Amino acid sequence: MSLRDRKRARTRQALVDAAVDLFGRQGYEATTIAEIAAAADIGTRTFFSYFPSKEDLLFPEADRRVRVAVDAIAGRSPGEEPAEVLLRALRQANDESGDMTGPLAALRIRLTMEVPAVRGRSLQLQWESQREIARHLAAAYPDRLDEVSAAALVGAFVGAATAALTTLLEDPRRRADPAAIRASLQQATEVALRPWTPRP
Amino acid sequence: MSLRDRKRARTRQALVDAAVDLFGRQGYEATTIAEIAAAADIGTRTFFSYFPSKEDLLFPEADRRVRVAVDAIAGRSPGEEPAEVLLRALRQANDESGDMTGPLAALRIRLTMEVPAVRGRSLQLQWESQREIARHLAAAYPDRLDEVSAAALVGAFVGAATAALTTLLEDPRRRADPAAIRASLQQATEVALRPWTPRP
DNA sequence: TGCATTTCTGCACTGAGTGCGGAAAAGTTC
DNA sequence: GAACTTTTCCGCACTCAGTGCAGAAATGCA
Repeated sequence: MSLRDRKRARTRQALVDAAVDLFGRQGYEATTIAEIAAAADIGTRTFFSYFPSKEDLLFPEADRRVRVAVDAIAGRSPGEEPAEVLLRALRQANDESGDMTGPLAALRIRLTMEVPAVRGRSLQLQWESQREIARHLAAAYPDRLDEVSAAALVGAFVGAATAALTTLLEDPRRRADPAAIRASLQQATEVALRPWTPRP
Repeated sequence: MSLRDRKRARTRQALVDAAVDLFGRQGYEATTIAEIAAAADIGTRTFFSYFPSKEDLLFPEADRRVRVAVDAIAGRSPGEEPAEVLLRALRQANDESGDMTGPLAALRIRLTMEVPAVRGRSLQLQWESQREIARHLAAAYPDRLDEVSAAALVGAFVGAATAALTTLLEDPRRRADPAAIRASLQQATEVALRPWTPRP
């Protein structure tokens, strides 16, 4: 990793840190990009070579989750069912791909609930992830899943999990501690999974 | 309906018409709100008392769909299962709540695919609808569905159907004629529904 | 050290969206 | 229809996100 790359990574992190701090103290909308850039000691114009928009500051590793999920699909075992693989992939993406617990994550959850622009960006990123995962899942089971079915399967899982989790996290008390978040996520996944599990 | 209301409705429609025309001819991003307002013969400032943003021009009846779905839930028959009611509600919302076929609908589909801002708004509106429907569904089955399960159920249906439909409509030929759109919608619903139907 | 390449950043600009206050229109009362 | 109230319109001035450009600065490389 060259000096350039290291410096760039440091600046990027400084921007995220500054944003978390400022958003937390004065609120999302009341914080301008100029302020964030100033706090990270770069020019306002330069900000946009690090993040395409203000919202993206809250999702600095959006692609890592997808990579983890895609890898999990690639590493499936021979007998595994599509729904099983998908579930494992989504679980792994949540566990492995970083902070569900840091201050950034907490802020992200709160702002996703409260600020329309953030929710919009969040939904859009989720949508893109979903599509990517569906493509890979379809490719992994060419004779069992066409593009449309794969999209529907992933859409159902992600849709159910997201809806359930959001409902759970509406309760501010639950948002307070990370253990509760993880438990909620677990519960949500199970609710989502129910129609696909063997029935009585 | 007073003169005021009629005039207001006419202006609103004129704005939508002007927007459809301009978006179609010069593209979404290349069209400014000032142009749309001018075409509808109102001041730029006044535009924002009709629509909160440029994106919302493409979703002028977003709330009607929700109303139809909620009414459908209210009109359930005694023995109906939650999933049945939900499916009927969503079907009805699509059939009854206006244009899946007009020029506005066609433009909306295209721009939802192509323009990030429009996709973001679309997802957000869908999300809100989903939540509202889930609330009513939970209220309709207080002893069978808690808030979280209702949210998960609705999320699964809507997520699956949306994903399937989007995948189908990625093909521009299908987007061309209304019959194909209806067929895609039908197919998407079936695919989404499959996990709930009896298995071999 | 000199040179090429990449990154930074100030400047000027566009366009979305808001607050305000006065003008215009519609509704109401007599 | 005049006088008056209420609602809507809309110009003005403003903030802020985001972009294009061009020169300055930093970095990589020989």
